[in-house]
Amino acid sequence: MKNNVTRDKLIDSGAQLISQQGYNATGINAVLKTCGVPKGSFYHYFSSKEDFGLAVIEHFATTYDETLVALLEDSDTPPLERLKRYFAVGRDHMHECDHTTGCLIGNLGQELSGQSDIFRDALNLVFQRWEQRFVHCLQAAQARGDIAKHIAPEALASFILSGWEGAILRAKTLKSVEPMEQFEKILFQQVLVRPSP
Amino acid sequence: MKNNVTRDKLIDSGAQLISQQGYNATGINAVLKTCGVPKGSFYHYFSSKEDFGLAVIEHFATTYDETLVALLEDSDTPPLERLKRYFAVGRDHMHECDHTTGCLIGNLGQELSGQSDIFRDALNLVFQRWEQRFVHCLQAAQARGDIAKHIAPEALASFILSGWEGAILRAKTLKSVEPMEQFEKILFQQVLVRPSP
DNA sequence: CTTAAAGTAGACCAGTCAGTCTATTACAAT
DNA sequence: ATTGTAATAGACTGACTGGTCTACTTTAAG
Repeated sequence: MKNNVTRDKLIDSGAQLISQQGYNATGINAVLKTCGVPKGSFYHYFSSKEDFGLAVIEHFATTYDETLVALLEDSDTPPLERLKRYFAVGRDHMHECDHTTGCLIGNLGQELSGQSDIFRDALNLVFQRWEQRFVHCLQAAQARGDIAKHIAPEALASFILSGWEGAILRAKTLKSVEPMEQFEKILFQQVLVRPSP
Repeated sequence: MKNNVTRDKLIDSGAQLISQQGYNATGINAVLKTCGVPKGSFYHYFSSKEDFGLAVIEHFATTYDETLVALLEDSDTPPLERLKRYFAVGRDHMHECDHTTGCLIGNLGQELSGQSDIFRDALNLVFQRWEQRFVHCLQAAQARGDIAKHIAPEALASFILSGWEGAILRAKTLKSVEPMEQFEKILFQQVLVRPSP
């Protein structure tokens, strides 16, 4: 398995199609067609469609984690500012895809959590990793006194991730980033606030 | 079209299967099998699977709206208490379905928004109706002085719906209602608070 | 140069999909 | 009793599904 170029092409095309159409609506043949790879190669690299789906998730999670680190662990920027940038990047992405794609992990979480425990576990792990990134950022904000210390950062991280994923869903159905803006605004106005003396 | 019993059976079975497996993963034959209706009847009442899916959404939205009215427009109960009951009912439902089903509209919103504008519009309308119910409840809370007046109730409603839908998604992938509890806790602790004098 | 394995290639398979078709039954209006 | 229509019934269709199979090509090691 030296030459991974074909495998990577499959994963890239798969990620794109699955992001757009979902997992069940994306056929293997469609993936093969868009990247010009024959079926023999597909089943050389992946044992099944599920195996392929998991590889797509893993690849996306790994790639996206780099973005997340760059945004949320950037010690040159104040923690709350990092969060704002993270939200801004999310909104930009939503515009770029014309409000159709949203978040691959969120999409698959909805579609596959009830269908397969293997998928559910994989997606849940990704979410938990994201939450941990938020926790670090929020801890930094608490250490600086930018936000109150009486709320556990883990609880805040869960709150933020839930809210953001939900806002993405609403943005998709509404075809507008307004719910994302609304969420961010109230979050910074009411939740991520300096402690009152 | 006098006898709607067959049509209703189809919609009921469809709602159940689609809630569990999603729209694309639910075949018409599976729906027919679970309620013992022949295919001829299906295409007598519905012109296509999409038409059927829209009927399922409509039926769910109508039925659920009654629950929503009973919970959120109950003038015998303080507005914020109504909201808490609404959240409690949602959590109970999540337990009942073993964290698999979640919210039909949310599920279909993720799965179908990018696939079909007709579905997207239908689902968006349902979401907007729900938001309106929240708006009324929040306005009542503001009128009583239970929450601050400086945040537009429309913005708050959007915030709450996004957060709640996202929490349901996280609850599904985590197989635990913890994210839903977390969301509710911080919402009432930080957002739905009395105005500081 | 030989050989074994990795990878490419696509025809092919059984099963399933949404949707069509024809036949039959139930029931209302006349 | 007759006729028209609503509804039931399910066999059937072509397209497509995930997955298998065999044949071929490339690559690298001995």
